[in-house]
Amino acid sequence: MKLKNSYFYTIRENIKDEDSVSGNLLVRAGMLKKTSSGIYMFMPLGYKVLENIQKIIKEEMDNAGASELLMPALIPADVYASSNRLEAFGKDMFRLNDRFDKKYCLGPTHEELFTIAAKCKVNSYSDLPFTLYQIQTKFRDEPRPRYGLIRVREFLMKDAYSFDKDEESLDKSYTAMFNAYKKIFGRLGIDYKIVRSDVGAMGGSLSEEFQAITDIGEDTLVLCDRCDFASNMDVCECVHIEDKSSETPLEKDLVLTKDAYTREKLIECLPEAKTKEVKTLIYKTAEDKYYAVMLKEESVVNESKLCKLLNTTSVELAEKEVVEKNLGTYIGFVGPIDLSIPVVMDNEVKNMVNFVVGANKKDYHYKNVNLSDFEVAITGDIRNVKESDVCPKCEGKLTFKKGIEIGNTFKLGTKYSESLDLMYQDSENNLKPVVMGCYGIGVGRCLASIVEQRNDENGIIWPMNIAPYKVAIVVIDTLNVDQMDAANHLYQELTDLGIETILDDRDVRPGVKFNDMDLIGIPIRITIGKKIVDHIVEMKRRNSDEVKEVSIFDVVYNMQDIIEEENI
RNA sequence: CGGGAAGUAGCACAACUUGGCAGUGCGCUUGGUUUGGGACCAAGAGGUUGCAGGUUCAAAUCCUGUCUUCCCGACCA
Repeated sequence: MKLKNSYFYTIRENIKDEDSVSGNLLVRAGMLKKTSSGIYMFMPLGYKVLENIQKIIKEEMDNAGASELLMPALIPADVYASSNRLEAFGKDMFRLNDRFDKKYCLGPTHEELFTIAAKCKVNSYSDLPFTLYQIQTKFRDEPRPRYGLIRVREFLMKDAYSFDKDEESLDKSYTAMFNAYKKIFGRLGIDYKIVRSDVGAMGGSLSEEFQAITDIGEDTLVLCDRCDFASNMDVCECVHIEDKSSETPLEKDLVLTKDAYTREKLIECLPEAKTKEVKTLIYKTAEDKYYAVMLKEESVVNESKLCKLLNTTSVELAEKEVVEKNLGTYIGFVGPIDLSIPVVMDNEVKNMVNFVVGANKKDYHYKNVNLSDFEVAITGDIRNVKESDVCPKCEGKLTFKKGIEIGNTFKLGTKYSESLDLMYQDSENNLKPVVMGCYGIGVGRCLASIVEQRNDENGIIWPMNIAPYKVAIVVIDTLNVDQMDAANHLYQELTDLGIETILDDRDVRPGVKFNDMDLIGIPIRITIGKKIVDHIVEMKRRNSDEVKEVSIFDVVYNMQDIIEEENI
């Protein structure tokens, strides 16, 4: 691309609307333009990057034996009704009606359509296994889009679905996809971790997430400093080393804790509460049952763990009025003793002796409370792990990192094949449901993650195989015939070799060109200036400050070497 | 959906408190001087101040409504 007569622009100043580093840089580099909240235009430069990412994904999916196809984005609502997901998606789904008032939606995910596609082919076990995939636009009406391309309402996704006759065969298909994912994210140059995660609304037995490590990540990853343990905080189990305190249990004792509605106030009244407080929260389940949930001090309830333990679909904190009127206790002074609802206790409390709880009486707590002082209905793991916790796999220490979910792999099982009647005939003439897996990659999130991980104060630093152009030729003096001739010649030579090159022939000061090429992150810069009379040009890498003088006759070979080496 | 902030030239913002010519910087156009890390001088172009209504002799400014965007939270294969 010769810049002088091309669609090329950059923005010098900070973009107010874009808070994330990646969103800001991509808009400033002229790669993205926001249309509306969570909806972006991909400008020519940004689109090239997006295509480069897609190319790598497609290559690895094809290598893994998957077949590409393309599904519609506009889908009759009936399709989702058949698997009962119209309700499950609720407001997340964009919905519309046609002129006859028939209901449609813009597809948020495509399990149903892929299942229908599989039915076209599957009759007997000999038709299995196979894997299908597409790269297609998905629509989700996110309540709060943010962070540039990280959380958007319209986005490009690679989704793949495997179809197998049994679990054993699914394992093979799953592993093939899993390995393809490792290759893809490796080639994209993303620093990522694979973590266990919640199967969530997708159903199924196993779910693993590929998480790009960045501070703006919306997920918390739990990692071990000693072994390879890695988990999403949502599902990370808490382990406790059996360690009954050596303290002897004392008689419980009612103490005045006036106005101690907060933890800080309580510690003022009762200093030992700092380490010995056990808080009690009143939760309401989807079935309108109430439970008193006990946890140690600063532990945080993990609501999905609590749901599982209580065998319900959702829980929420009870309203203040209900707690104070129906249960006869007071927010801030709730405790397990003489309470009329079942008590659910976190495992961590089992090890505690002489702790502090609310007295269900305004302005009073009990101290020196022990397990014998109240009844517990259920004990289990209901809290989020803490950084001080021990690793569930070894005895190492846990650390937390923030991650962006850029891909995931699910073993779906037979949930969709059963609800959508995708059956095959086995060798003994029995009809059996097909065993499915599904595998997603957020293409835009990959792009944003790369920028989040690779940038400096001057702009983006693309890895070679993602960069929209590999080489930028900067001409210092565009009026100088020698310089322009050499630049045009080099540009032609590189272009003929299939190396995507920018020729910055704009009649602006060199600083502007250097800054623009840095901002848009071109990996190699060739500067053609005065020394062209001696056939010398400069070569500089985006990720280094070193400037090398090279003979113009060698420059093509040099670059071919670098590009070949890095274009993985 | 709850809480907060903001909408003024392509971009970033000022003027709003206390109503009185629509401003500044960057970018853009023209001319000149420059020319190796975002040049300088001069002259210009560019606006329904988000939208609708109200108060007033007079509204970017005050009032009401509405739309949009961003941030924190809730939510989220």
